[in-house]
Amino acid sequence: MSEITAKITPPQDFDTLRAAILERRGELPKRLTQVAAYALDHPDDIAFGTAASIALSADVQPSTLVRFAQQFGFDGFSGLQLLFRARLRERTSSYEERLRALEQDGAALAESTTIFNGFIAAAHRSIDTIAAAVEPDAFERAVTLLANAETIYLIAKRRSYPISSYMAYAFGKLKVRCQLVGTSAGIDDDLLAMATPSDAAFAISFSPYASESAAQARALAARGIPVVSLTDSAFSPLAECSREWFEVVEADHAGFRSLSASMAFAMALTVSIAEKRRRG
Amino acid sequence: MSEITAKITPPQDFDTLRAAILERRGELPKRLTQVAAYALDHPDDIAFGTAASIALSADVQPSTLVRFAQQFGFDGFSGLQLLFRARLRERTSSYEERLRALEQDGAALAESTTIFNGFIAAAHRSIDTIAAAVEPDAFERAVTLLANAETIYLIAKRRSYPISSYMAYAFGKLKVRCQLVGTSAGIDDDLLAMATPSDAAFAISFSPYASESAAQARALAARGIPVVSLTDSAFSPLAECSREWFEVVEADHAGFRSLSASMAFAMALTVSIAEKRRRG
DNA sequence: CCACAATTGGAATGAACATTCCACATTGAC
DNA sequence: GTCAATGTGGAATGTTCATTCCAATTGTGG
Repeated sequence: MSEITAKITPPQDFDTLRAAILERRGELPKRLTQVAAYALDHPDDIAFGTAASIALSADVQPSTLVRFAQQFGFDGFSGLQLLFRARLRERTSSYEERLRALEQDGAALAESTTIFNGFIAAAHRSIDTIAAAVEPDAFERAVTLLANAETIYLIAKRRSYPISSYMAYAFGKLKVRCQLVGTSAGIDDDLLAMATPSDAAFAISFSPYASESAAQARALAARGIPVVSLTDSAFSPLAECSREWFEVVEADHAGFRSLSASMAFAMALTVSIAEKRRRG
Repeated sequence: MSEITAKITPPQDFDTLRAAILERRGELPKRLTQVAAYALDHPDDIAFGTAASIALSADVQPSTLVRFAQQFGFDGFSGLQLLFRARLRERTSSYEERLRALEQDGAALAESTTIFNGFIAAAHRSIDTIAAAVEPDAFERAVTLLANAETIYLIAKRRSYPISSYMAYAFGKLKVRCQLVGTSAGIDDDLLAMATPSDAAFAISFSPYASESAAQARALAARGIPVVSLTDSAFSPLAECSREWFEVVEADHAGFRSLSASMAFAMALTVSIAEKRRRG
């Protein structure tokens, strides 16, 4: 009767696994060492490949990969691969570790604390996402477009209204003429009727889209007034009638989204426009 | 005999595919449009998931995913999935490059890019700061206080108004009665005169403080109505008349502050209050 | 040199998977 | 209202895959 192989629990995150691999590197048999080296050198390949393709690249047998994973407590290769995939997903935000740490002892905390931490984490992720998603060239073009306008019309309803109202406040301070559309019902269309092609509009709309905003943006675009927009999906009706459009996907916590990333974007746009005017 | 379906060559990279999807989004049938929207909104899920799991998330059949891919010239779903995986590989590297560029000198970049990166960085810092500054116990007390109120009065002017307007929007969705103060001039004091000690108020004010907000908060506190406040300094006139108060110091870029951290805080507070009410 | 254990290669297996196919539903034309 | 065409759901299919198992090989202590 041989010894019982102790069923150790596998690492829960990539960094722990990485540490475990490094620690046991010396004591592993030849082929497993080979796998260890390959895994640490080509983590992306592990994440995407199949056992067969990885085995080929690492010059071992697929079964060796399974044995390797089992050495570290996983059921099989697939379990280990999950960590490599998670790493790739989360690489953009270094706050994931922290979030996980927060979630682990989440049971002991008050619910409000859990919600608070959730929104903090979501805000971080949102900002990382928008930082990666906004192309500098497109941003520069949008700034130029709006800086050249006589009056900037800010179109936003409902969930996006707070953003435009803050932009209106900041534009006021910066002495940039703008007109907030959507503030009091009724006069919006009259206001927009006064816009000319030497003006410009900035429209914001998130799903579920306010049809009014889309209609107003379309109407302006049809009259030759350039429209720049901020939205949360390429499918937004705003995207198709905009000269430039930006996508911001606010991470959500429990289905609710804050406007953290949108706010940062809005301020960057506002200040950039004012700065461009001041210089030019 | 029907027409021969033209064997078009599939897109070779993600951006081309994305453009193709956007271009044809209008002419696609219902379920395929659904897939298109899901694919562009959740590209990471497409990259990692299996046809079955993705189909579940997107609320379609696996076969629909295959048909979708075939619409764009791929043999099947797997071919399309490869592009999503490639994107993920490249994105992480390009994001890292961007961070590196951000850390280096911004001289070569357009000014708007520098400003944008500045606000992104400021938003990150702000959120870190507020995460550390808010005490869980105080937050829980504030939530309890406001959850027990019949009507929540939201007091905010100028720079803090966008936050309260978003809270009002969210409270409306969550069926929590609230009253936004400061929306139209004149009637504010009449509104506040109706508040009773079974109500509560949430006041927001940043330097330079709107004296009106402080006066209103003081008046409410004097009449026994509990006030919770969010401000940017312990010396804020709001702090002294509040049962609970929180400090959020938004990091600034070139003297301008976004509201990223405040927004995250506001949403956490709003959702926590609604959740507490729902539970009992 | 032998016995024994540890390690490895590779075929066998069964599960998971993408894909195909067909019946049914929906849409639009006449 | 009827019919054709297109779109859709879900079961059937054949493939790919991870995993297991066992024989072969290598290493090791006596």
